[in-house]
Amino acid sequence: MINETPRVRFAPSPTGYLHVGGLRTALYNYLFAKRNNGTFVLRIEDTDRNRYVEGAVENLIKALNWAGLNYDEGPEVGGNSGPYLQSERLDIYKKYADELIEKGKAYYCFCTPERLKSLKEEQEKQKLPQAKYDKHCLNLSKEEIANNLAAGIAKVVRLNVEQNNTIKFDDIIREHVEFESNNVDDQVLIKSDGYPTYHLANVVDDHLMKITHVIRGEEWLSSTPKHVLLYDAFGWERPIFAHLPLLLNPDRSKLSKRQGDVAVEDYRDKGYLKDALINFVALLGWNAGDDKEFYYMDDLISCFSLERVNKAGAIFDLQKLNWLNAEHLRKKSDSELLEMLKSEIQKSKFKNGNYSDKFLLLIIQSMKERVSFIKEFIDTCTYFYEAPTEYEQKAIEKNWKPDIPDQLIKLKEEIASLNNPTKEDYEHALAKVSEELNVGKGKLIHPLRLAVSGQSTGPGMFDLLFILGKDEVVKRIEAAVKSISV
RNA sequence: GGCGCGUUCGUCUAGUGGCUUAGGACACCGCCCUCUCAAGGCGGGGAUCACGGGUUCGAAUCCCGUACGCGCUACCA
Repeated sequence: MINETPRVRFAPSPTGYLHVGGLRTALYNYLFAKRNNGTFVLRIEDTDRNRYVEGAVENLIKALNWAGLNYDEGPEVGGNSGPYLQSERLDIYKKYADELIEKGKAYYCFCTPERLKSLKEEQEKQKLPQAKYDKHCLNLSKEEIANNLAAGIAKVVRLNVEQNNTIKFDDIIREHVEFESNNVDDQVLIKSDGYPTYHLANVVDDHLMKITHVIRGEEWLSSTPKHVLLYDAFGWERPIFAHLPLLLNPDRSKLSKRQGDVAVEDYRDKGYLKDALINFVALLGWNAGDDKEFYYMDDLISCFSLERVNKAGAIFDLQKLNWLNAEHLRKKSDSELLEMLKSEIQKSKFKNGNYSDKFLLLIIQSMKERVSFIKEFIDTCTYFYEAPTEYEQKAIEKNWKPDIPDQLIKLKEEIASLNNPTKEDYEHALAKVSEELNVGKGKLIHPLRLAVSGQSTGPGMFDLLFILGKDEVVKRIEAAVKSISV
């Protein structure tokens, strides 16, 4: 099996959105498949009818595609091992459950929820180490079973776990793991509604779909003995397991909605780049063994290996994500940024404004080093899109001296006299006025910036003037001189 | 409670018995650059490697125990 080209799968249950932990699991599966020329399968684990969510599968696929995790087989794209929705494979599970019953590895259970409940309560009262099903229905006679079946009494199928065994298996990340079979419950395999539980379905499907490596979250480690028992009962070869460490909240509990955003859609909507999210999540629990921190998907593919995945959970730290987002943003070409900015403008209050590509490109070039998110090309520098309506109070106090208005008027006149000024022309104009007035350039620049942008921070002064253009600069200086008073 | 997994700067991590006075990155602080803010460069603080025992000439690295955290303990996945 190891020599075959690997086939891996991401098997989420459709809860309505893609969890970032799920994104990381999917990513590691994808990277492993691509790295080894293998196949990445998407399988939807929708065997819980109570949890059915409208449109969930579509959302999941959309999020996966957005992140660039394109699967080779699965819903919508098809493949030779379908169907890829477990709800469409019910007859298959039934067949294999029957095979298990025949072999004595599983059995019908007719116990009512009430009996199960009181059994559990009784066991808890006796302070038994663990609450387990008591195999009551394993002792039913053939006649009793036949009668119950014929009478249509509600039933489930349970795994018949042999006692006093040690269940052993290997895991790429955890190495060797052992469980005592006495601690393993006779898990329900087929529910009373005829749907399989995860345990049966995932084993049957992984085998039928020829999955070679099961790469999933650590929350599955405890139920792996059940899966191992099933492989053995069927006489099937076990896949290679790799249980990934969990993603954590800042308080080290399992990453959850309560403590922030968990859906990849949330991050997408907040303006995170898919490259940054992928880069970040890849590094949560894995590294190549060197100091490299900036990766594109292709780089990840070429150096990923399961052997280098960590054992311990990792806190999802927004600060580092933000930094990576800025890094990835700066690596984008101006034309890519232009397209992103244009669609961002459509979502902003400036959507009705008429801005040329040339103008927006100038904004991008001047602001690129100063932003972490696309939307900051708008809201950290609204002065590019509209004249300032108010002026930063602190900056007024610091730089707006009594003789400033007169000086700025002089500068304004100088600028007004320029013909089609370049950035350098503005610079010369300011130098000239500062000399005539005998004041330092800095004494002029700061109030000028305030007058023209309303702020004390931003791109280089002369870039700013050039981008705004002569007429706008003149207008803004006049407006500022009128409205700013100390 | 039981079972399982884990534990290196605040966070992500390097480290697989001597190269380590434990390295890098994010964040933080300072300096340089400079018209501001960034970016960039340089530097700084920050980890008794969870704790306690062993093994060894030598341990973050191997073994045992303890503590703590997390996961599982469903006719959920």
